[in-house]
Amino acid sequence: LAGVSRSTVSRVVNDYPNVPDSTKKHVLEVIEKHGYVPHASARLLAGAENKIIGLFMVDKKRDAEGRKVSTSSYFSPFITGVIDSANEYGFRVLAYAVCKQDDIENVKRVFYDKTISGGIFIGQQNDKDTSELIARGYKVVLIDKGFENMDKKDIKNCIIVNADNYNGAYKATKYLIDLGHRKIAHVTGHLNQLSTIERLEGYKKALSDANIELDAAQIVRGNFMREGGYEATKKLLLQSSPTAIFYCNDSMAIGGAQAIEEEGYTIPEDISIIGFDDIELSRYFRPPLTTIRLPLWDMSAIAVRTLIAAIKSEPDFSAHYMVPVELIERKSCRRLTNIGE
Amino acid sequence: LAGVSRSTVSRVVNDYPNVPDSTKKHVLEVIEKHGYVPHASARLLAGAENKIIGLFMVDKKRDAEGRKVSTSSYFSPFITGVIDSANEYGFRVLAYAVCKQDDIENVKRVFYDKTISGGIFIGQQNDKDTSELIARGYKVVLIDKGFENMDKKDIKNCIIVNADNYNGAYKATKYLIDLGHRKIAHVTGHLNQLSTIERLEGYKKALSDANIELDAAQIVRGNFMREGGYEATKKLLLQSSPTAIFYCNDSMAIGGAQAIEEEGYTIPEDISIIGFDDIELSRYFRPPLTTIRLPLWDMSAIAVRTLIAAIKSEPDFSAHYMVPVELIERKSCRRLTNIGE
DNA sequence: CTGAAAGCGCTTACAG
DNA sequence: CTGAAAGCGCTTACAG
Repeated sequence: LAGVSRSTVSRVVNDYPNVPDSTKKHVLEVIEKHGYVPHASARLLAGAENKIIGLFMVDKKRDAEGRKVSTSSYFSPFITGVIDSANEYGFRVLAYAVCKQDDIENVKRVFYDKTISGGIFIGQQNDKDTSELIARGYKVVLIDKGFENMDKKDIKNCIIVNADNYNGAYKATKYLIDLGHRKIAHVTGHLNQLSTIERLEGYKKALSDANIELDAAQIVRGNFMREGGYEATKKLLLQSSPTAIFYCNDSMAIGGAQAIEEEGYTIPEDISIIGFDDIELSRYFRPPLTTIRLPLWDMSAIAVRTLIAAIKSEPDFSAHYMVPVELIERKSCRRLTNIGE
Repeated sequence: LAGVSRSTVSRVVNDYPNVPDSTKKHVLEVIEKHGYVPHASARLLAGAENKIIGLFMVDKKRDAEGRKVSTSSYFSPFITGVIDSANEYGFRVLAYAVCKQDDIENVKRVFYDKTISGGIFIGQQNDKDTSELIARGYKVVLIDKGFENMDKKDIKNCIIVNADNYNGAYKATKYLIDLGHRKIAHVTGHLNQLSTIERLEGYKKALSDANIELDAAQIVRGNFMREGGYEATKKLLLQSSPTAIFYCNDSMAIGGAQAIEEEGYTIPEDISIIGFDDIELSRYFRPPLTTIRLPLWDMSAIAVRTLIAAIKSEPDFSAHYMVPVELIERKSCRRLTNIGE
């Protein structure tokens, strides 16, 4: 009541139409003068819309000291992307790194106590937890999440944003084939993750389209991590002699490169390698890593936009996006000439 | 009022002492059964303590498409560190990436409208903005922030966490000297940033301690970015012939490495290089970059702990931390033998 | 166009 | 130990 009225102030602050410009201006001046800022909690409690979304990076791994560290390189562009987009819509973002089961309880609480009005999950999350959230009607978007293990009902009630892993893997493998390679190995990610399966399928399809027979000895399990790529490559080199290796992600390609060099081969002269994701490191790796770029930034923008739309209009907000993917040609693959082969 | 009383519930939820175990247990059961979760805003409004802190990454740069991208590699470990620590104290973190002036207005609003009860700033922020926040009594921690330009009053009312840049630079330079180098160049960061100045001073001191005369031609200005390191190195190589270069950060060292190789030199045979920060890339760079590790994770833990302590006990919370720094020896420096020199 | 009133869902002294 | 009451600072129909 700093001059004029009271609920009028509310109308001004919320920019309602039925306020004449004169009073509006006056109120605004008084507000400015006194440095008045409405109390966020009070607004929320009284029914204003909650403009906070959650960003949950789930990563079960930790480094030796128990720090949540591996999270960084892959998630990083996604994080800033989400924050950036959300801010543009006037939304704030509450960030969480979830590692242990305890963390996920905190995540749920943030939904339940209405601190946030929706959330984005990236990483390998537990189905049961997100499923509970979805079942309760919370707005949830899942990044790089498969459907096969999901409840039908859940799929219909959440937003899913995926990269086009299948075509990316196809492109990568095709690229190697076009370069003249025939003995093309593949190191997979975690077999329980959608992207792993899709990338494996794309690889197989490219091979079969080129009439190259699939050789089980050329496929080795990895785990998305540097060490996994290293181990898998050591194993691979023992049981077969590929001229090219397609890794399910860049981290493993980089780990694999070390194994390749330790075995006395050079890249790309002896063995060509190609990754997936295009993490920052790949550009600066020696040799610079040819890879498939994951448009994490675009994915973050889509996730945020769709989530906010869902928050604003209650019913029926399910959606499924497939974001296209791009081959980034660098220096880790070479053309096979007949002389060499 | 789901069975027993009402304000008793509040007492149970908030774990007050004056509740007998029997009623407590009963209430808890009912809560569990009905899946009751207190509304966060209502609690806040009614006076509960606000357990949200802000994390503000300020970075004025953007990439070609206007994305806030450069933020990632340096901040990344700090971000997860802050989230992690905060969660451990039962705090939530609201993350912001601030680039444009508009963003900083949003940041201020988050303080004013009491969404958060304190905030951590990392990056090159505008003094005026943080100063305003500090003057109004908000709890603020500043990372890698100098005092010289700051208001005395501000310094006394905020928390500052710095790395020991001076000794780090001293160690780096000393290391080069011990390796037999005498012509040691230095590429600086932004001259208006504390870390730049301190690192420059450490460099100078190590030189003078070793009775090596300072050569102005050996010092070139950079800007903390890859391209800056590249440009600075080109310039440097034109005007002098160092056997070693100490870069004010890793990004510039990596940019500089490219320039060095383009000029026909190899690292470390012809020129040794050493960086500062130990970003993730440095380990995987070829040759692996010798550098000074910035304990960002420790710094984040200190920042969070101190901030939360400040939030819990109002008065007089100013503090200044200097976190020690460590030399990470890798393969980008070589010992100078008399033959070569 | 603009007040007065009720109410959002809690917490916190205050009595009992 | 535990109710009843007031109040946190807003917004939103409801009258005028």
